[in-house]
Amino acid sequence: MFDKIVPRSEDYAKWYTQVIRQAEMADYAPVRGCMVVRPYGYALWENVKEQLDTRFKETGHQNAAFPLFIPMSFIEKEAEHVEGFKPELAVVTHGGGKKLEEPLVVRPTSETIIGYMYSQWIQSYRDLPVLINQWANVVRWELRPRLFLRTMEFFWQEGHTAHASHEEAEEETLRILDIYTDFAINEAAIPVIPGRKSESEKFPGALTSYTIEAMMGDKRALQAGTSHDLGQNFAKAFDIQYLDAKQKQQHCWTTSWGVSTRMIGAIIMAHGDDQGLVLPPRLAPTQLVIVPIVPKNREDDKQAVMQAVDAICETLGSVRYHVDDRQEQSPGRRFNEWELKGVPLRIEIGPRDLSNQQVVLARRDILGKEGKTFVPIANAAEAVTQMLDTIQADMLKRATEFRDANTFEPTTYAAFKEVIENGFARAHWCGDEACEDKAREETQATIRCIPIEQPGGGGECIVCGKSAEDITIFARAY
RNA sequence: CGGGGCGUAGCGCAGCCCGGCUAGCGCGUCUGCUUUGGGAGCAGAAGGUCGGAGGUUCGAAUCCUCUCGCCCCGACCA
Repeated sequence: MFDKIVPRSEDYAKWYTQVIRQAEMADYAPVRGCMVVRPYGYALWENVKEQLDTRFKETGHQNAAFPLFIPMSFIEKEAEHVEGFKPELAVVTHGGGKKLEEPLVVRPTSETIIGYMYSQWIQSYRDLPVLINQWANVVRWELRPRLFLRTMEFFWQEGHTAHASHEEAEEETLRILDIYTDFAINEAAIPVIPGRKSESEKFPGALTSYTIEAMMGDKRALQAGTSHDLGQNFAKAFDIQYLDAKQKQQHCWTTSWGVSTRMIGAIIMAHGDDQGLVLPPRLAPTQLVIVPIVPKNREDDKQAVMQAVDAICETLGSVRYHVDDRQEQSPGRRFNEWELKGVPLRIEIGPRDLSNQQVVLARRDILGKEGKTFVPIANAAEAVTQMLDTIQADMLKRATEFRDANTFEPTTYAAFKEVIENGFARAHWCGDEACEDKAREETQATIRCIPIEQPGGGGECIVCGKSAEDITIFARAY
């Protein structure tokens, strides 16, 4: 199971798949395009869930569950929505041995069925806002699947809210974008860029889509979360109306937003190295692994080491730790396995340490001697807690420096074409879809987002040279 | 759907071009002994409808026809 993995520089796609499978995050399912999330991968997902769920609840959202099956006619009610999703629908035509009168779609996303329910639940401005989220699986018939990044079935949360005014809906959309940004940066240690999608990249049926965009280890971009201002498009398609205080019927303004198991892919690719995963301490299923080194033929040494391990464990409090005392595996083997699995911190403890009243603390993010420090046994717990914080901060710093070092600001189209091979390009864009298309055709780069944070002052469109208001992030994306 | 590659032991592969004895190798697994501060050593053992169907042949993993599946690159996408 634990073989050498191919270096990232040699074959990034292969590295990615090998890391996932060898670290036991996920496995291929017998059905093409589907994956099995294994316990280690799911534990990471559970931590992602918990962090996001807490933030949703703090901002007034509630969880609920809507059906997996959606009547085909629902999907067809919003024009852009059908067009966007029709090609990737899984459709149930038979049930109980009989052909169905109306085919059922396996949800690719739930705006339609939730919109339908909202139309029944919402009557008055007093019913608003409705703030609901669901944790669910969805299905999209993807042509080219990739573990975590694009599988036919994936897990996510999808929030769906309804509001009395556009201002409120916009506020909500941006509030969620803030939550996603905060989560990515402070929990996942991924320095994302929050921004707005171009018309061609926005969600089918949305007025405006917002995204957080991250840079992966191969300098490609990954959309790690989206938040959509749906305007009144779905409210009109599903007749979500309320009576306002002035006795007038109004359509609601709705939003939807989601983060999926793709986030796991982002964490893997943003931080991983040639030794395997590197997980951010705040999300890592196991934050600390303790590897006792005990000579077999010296029973008293062994007991002393294990006693010291027990004593340390008792002081660790809320640290998520694991003691790997498998004696049939050599210490080197155990070190390598936990490094592959990305456990942020390791304690090595053997007879040699005991006689010095110390343990070895080894950081996952800095391999080898460089990342090792000796700490007195008495201070072990404190040192662990501090070191986990340090690692978390350093990982964010490293990822930010990497992104910045690979983000360019070309001033000519020729320069743009060159730098886009090696990272992100920050450049002005006039807003014309023709320029967007041209850039995509000639460089494979797409507009990832128009960052919320703008330097202002405007400039010239990198493609056509006309005057342009906004700085835009171009990149090749997953 | 277009282009490329691959299906042989749990995993990774060789053998195929040029048909031939009992289908090999590495890793892993199991047993025993020795080992333990960076992927342990020795000895032994188990493990196969060669993706499937049909055909050619005295004889097929190998040649022919059909078929199923997967992976990678593109178009589409969280």
